[in-house]
Amino acid sequence: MNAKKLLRSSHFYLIPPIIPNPSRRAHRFISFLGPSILATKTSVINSYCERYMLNEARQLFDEIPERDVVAWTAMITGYTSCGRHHQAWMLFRNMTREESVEPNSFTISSVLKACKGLESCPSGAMVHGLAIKYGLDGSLYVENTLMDMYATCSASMDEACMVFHQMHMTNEVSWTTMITAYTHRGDGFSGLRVFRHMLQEEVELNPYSCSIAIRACAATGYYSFGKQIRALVIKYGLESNLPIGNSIVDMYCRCHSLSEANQYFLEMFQRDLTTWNTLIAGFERSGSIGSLYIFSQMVSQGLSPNCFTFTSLAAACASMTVLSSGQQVHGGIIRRGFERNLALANALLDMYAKCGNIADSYKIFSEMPLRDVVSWTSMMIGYGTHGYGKEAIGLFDQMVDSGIRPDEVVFVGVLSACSHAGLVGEGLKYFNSMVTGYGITPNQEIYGCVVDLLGRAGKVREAYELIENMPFKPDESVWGALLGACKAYGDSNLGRVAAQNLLDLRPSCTETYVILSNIYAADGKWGEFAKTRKLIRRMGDRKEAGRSWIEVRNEVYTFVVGEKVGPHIELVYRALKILVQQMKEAGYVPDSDYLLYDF
DNA sequence: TTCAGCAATG
Repeated sequence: MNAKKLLRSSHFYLIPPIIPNPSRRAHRFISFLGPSILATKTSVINSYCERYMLNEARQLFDEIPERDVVAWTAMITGYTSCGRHHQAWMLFRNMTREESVEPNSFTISSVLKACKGLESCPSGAMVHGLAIKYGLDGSLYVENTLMDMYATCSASMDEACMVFHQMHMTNEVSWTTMITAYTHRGDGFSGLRVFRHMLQEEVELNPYSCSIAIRACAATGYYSFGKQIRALVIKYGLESNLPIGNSIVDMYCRCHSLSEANQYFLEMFQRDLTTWNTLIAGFERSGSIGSLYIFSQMVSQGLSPNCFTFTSLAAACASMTVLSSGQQVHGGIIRRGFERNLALANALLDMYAKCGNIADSYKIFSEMPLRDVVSWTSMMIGYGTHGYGKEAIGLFDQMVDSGIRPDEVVFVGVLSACSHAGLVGEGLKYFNSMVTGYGITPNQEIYGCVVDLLGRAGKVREAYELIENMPFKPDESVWGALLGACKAYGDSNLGRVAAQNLLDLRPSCTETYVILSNIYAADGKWGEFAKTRKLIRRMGDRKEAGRSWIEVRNEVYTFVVGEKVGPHIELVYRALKILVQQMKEAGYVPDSDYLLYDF
């Protein structure tokens, strides 16, 4: 039945909410109706909002002479459910401040969702205050949305926990909200603690809490608990629930069990696009080329890729440095009009940078309508690895100017860019600004970068002093950076200290012994060199051979030192000979210090 | 109230 027929129907006043397709004529008709049918108009507002026709809904709302709290709430809820949080908030303020309409529990929970969307804790706290004032804070519905708002907007979980502990009655939604909040904040262990508590309290198990608990297992790597939850899922007959199944696939992938993930995937009763995307992303994270095969299977089954699929594909092309495949992925994205998706654009610009095409990487970056911290970091690291240290630093400053707060990863990016470009002073300036300007405590990785920065510039002693003054025990990354610097500058005394510390942390690492023996050899300490070599021989372990690869005409060729098999290998060696000859003619003197002693 | 994607030095 269309709107016209519906409006002509004598039953119209009895069945107002079902309007399949409200038209402008219908709107004009409704506007003629008097204030006596306020409830009808409110229902029509709801119908408009359900169909994302917010302008029509608002026009009708504005035309109502005496609006009650239900009409206000319908409009606020409409805005919130369509993601127009700011408009929902403004309308709520209008309602309470100017029109002095008293909110009910529906209004409060709806506007709390808007506060959550705006990530505005002060607004949420104000609504909390109003809820107390009007005695609505005892409603389970209000309490659950309050908890969700605080958990999303506040820096800590304190407020959400306080609401939760003060509740006289909780339901499965309250518990699930708490588990979700912890898990989404990256504290999966606390999420699982709440889930365990929920089981002890014998709260009814539902698909929501199960899937988020499995997600928490995936995030923490708590594989055994994940398997226990899977058993519970079977016991309660929830196996056919798709989000649960998808979470299980994700958990197997993140717990490094791709074969189990694949097996479970094949056994699933039903799969959706998320299932496929989960498996593709899982294989991609593990660096498996399988991600591309799974994608082709997905397409052959008639499924259409979305932004999530393409993001994983772009990341796969980046880690495998296959530019032509990456370009095909880019083409697919343009054809489907997904270019404006932020995470996808970030993945693409990273792909181009990793595949050596920094110009296209910057093109994507410059054309992005919106950038987040990941966009800036990816571009910065791209510039840094291509030798554009100054440009990388420039991006850092621009990023800060644009109002984005740097995180640890940004500092790793800017420090490594400084390190490669020999910008020691600049790098130290950024390092010092971390605590003073941004309140970020440097972690092991950051210290490793600064040690590398100093070490590459020949300031090996300063690097060691920095390590000695670190506020925590240095880990492998820090000592590894120092050992690298000692190798580059032939400092055998500090090299021994670095190697010893590294070996204390990982005693069976042959590579450390190899580097140390080379440092001794370069420093002419042949006695120490012989001793270290003997140790390596006794360990009987060989260093893993480095492998290079190149993509030529859609084929990837790999090479290992000394390899004599494979297609066109004679041609490769002939070309290499010519190149070496040309390098010598150009005046290149090879650094053969380590050539004799390497394995 | 649940499930899928993007950045890290040595």
